[in-house]
Amino acid sequence: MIRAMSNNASIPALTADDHLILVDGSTFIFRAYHALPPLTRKPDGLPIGAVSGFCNMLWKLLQEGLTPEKGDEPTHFAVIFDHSSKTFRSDIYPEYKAQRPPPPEDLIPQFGLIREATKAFSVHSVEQEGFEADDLIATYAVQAAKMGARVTIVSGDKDLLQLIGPNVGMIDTMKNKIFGEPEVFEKFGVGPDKVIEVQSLAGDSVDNVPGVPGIGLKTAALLINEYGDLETLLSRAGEIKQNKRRENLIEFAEQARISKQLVTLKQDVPVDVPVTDLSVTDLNGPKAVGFLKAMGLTTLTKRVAETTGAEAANIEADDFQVPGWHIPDHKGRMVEHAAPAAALSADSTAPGAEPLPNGMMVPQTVATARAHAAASAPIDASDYETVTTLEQLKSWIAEAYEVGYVAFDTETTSLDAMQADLVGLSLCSKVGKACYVPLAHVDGEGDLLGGGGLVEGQIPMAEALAALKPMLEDRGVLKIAQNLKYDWLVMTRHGIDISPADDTMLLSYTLDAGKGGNGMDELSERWLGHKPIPFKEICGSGKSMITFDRVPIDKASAYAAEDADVTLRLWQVLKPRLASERMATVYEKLERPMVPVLARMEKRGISVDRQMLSRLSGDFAQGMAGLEDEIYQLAGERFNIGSPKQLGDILFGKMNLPGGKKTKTGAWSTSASVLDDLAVEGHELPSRIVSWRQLSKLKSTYSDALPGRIHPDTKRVHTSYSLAATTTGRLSSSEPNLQNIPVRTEEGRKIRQAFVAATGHKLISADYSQIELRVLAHMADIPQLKKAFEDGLDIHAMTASEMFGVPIEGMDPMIRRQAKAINFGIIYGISAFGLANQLGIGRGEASAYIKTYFERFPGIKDYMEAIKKDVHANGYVSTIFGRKAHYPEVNTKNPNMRAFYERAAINAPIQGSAADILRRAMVRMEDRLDASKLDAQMLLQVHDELIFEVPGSQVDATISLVREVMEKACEPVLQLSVPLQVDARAADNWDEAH
DNA sequence: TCTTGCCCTTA
DNA sequence: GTAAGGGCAAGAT
Repeated sequence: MIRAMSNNASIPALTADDHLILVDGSTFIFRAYHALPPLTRKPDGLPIGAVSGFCNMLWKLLQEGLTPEKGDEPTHFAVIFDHSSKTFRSDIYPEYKAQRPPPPEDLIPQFGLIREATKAFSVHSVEQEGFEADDLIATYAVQAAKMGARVTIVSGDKDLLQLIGPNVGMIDTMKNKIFGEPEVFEKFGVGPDKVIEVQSLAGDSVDNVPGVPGIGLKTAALLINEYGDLETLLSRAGEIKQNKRRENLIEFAEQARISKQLVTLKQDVPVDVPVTDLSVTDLNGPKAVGFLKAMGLTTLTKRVAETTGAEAANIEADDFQVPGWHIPDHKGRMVEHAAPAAALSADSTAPGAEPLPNGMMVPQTVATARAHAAASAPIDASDYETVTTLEQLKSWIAEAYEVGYVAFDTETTSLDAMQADLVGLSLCSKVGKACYVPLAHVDGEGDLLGGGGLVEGQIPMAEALAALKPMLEDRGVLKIAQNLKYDWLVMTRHGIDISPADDTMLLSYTLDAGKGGNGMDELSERWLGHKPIPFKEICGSGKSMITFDRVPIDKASAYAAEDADVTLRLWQVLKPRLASERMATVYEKLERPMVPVLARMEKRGISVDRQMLSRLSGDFAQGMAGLEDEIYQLAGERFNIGSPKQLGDILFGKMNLPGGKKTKTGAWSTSASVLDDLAVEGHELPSRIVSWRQLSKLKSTYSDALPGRIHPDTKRVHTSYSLAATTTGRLSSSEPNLQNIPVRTEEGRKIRQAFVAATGHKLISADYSQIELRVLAHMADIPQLKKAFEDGLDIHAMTASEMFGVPIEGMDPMIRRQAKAINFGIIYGISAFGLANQLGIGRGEASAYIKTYFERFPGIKDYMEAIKKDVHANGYVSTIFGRKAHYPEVNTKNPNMRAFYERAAINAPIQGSAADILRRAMVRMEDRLDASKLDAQMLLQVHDELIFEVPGSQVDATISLVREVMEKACEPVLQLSVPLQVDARAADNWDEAH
């Protein structure tokens, strides 16, 4: 589509006085869509968020160019769009950009509207068959620069940075960031002329450019700086010292050359519209106003009308009946109109863009303006302050009261909150203005004898905390932390209960679970484009690592104040998204209230019997020694039994046993399933190995390791729960992991017996029975399953009966076992391959079982298909309480990966809804126990189980209350269509209670 | 000394 | 077939 306003014949070339602005249209649409809150046209809900952002950006650029100063306005201007997915690059490399998800549903109608917008603003828009927008931009930019004109590319796409030069600049309007040669160097470690060399080595996962394995940006820049360019490097690859690197460069040389072709922009596209034709034409005021009115963009309508002298009141809104969107007919019924081909064709070409913070568009709300400020104000330390007097501290506290919120971060001596001593803390209420309050820094020079004395110029800890406590506990000041649970635990040990509070890690997790990590450094790079000072740079790592109290105060201050500043900025970027993406309830009901609940559980810890574990270690060692003798005998030599490599060589090399499988790296697999198969064949050695491994695992991971986790003061074991580690909403437990304590085998349960109640107390274990199958029955709406749970039937027996037509009474246990495996398979997103593996049957037989199952329970099949459709369309799936699990790669062309993500997406709502239910129970539990005057304490959570410690006299009352809270956890907002059943028991140790 | 692969523990 | 964390051996640095 071309919009040439002028006549070819008499077009003068561009000169040094000209300024050409090239807008990367497709990328802009995606980024505006993600960065801006969803905005819809009043009468019919037509989504126009991206259109609005686009119009505002166009208007600003046309009026001002890049700066408000006169003379910066463009003389030439064009918006460049992608045309179709088929380009010369997909011919070279079919996987190129192949994993891109389709655009969100409410973005699709906006593609067409944005093309309309270019017309309304009398702006040239260019797209050309077979070429990406980037190639057209490259061609125009090079042509204009040759004529001496100034060129500005408006894009956030790093692939365009190779075009930067004396006459060519780039601006990312979404981030308000200008790119010149220094920025390119910062990003790629080389100048613009070498960018493609680096890219062809490092590859790009976003565009599926393969590059060379094991080489990232850093290494690529290093190599290019040494060798000059890709070809020289490849021809001299043999000189590389590092073995792996050399081999990869040689092996993947061709792949690197293909990558180079992919990333090299075509600068000689035979353009249909010559660059000289792109001159700016006068804005037709009434035309623009008509369009803007139709979109319902009142602010911009007014502004354009004022500037152009158009009389807005007299101009009729354009008549936009946009096909492809639900528009009410004359009776108000929603009617779906077919989407126009143009709108849909855009979908396959439009790059999937990460959501980015709002840029320079007119803000829709104050919140997005704040987000913009947070993301775009450069981070520098000049407004960071080290607080050394109480007066100074009080003025920072006053500012927190005044502003109403404060980012807060503690610095301590340990990553383990239970062992961490407070060293200092940082505050920040205004972006860019942060402070560090050192409290316990010691002289780092001296070792054990000298030094270790408190450094001068620090406020006494007690005085500082006394001054801070009222503010940290004040309802009127919102505290903002990254990983709040940690700071909450540190402060509660100083008698301060932080409240109310937000956690940026949980905000990110709520909004973006599955899209990547939620740690501060990662979030800062993702949202602020800023890499915070690494902890390693301050404290070092490994053996030479020092504790934070030994860091010089000036260094500590720069690091800590930056953390508070970054935390505040992240909060300003993420918090507004909660409302606009309708995730506020999930955050407020399922995430934030978990912080103090888990913190208290961690603080309480659980008692383990050290002697018992020590005895077990001895027993295990003895058992292992006996097995080792037999193993060496059978093998005919001594070797490291713990080495899968050595074991594989013995079994499949030396002894030449059959049935050897290979791992993905080509080594012999010695997994338990392989060894079991060999044992069944009657081979002695494999069965001994399996037994040895079992004991070895129990000893090293549990009986040896757990005593080392007993806290010196509390004498109990304190795990750490992560609220933001899983995609589905489950918790995870680490250091030590108390969610994988053995239970399956007799020997293993002895470990569990070492988890004991305090004197005079009992442990209560309360677990949901079959919660995931119940959730599935509810969500997929399966009558037979619901009925079976209603009637309290054995669900696996019922499944077997339904599938194989056998009566439940007197059922063959093997039949039931198969049905049970199928039920689990369903929850895991079943595949014939997996089921066959699990049951040790053929793939065909497994397929037949699955087919039968789907015939008997057609609702399950429907449910699975619906989920798959959902995840492919949206990139995420949701639990019954609205939690989202994202699968950004689900549209990959790789069939295995695709199937994997589909299974994960099928499982996520089931596993995640169950996790939500237990979270709801946990959030309520403490208040309910208090209200009933019960002293029971919640100690552990293991996905569908809660462990309590309770005085012996209150066991019965506690069990019935716990059961009630857990069984009614969905209420009142949701009435599950199946009953939840909780089994609970009390005993002196965890094994017997379970 | 740090990272990766393998194997094993749980729900 | 889903979701996690951790110990050890071996290889890369």
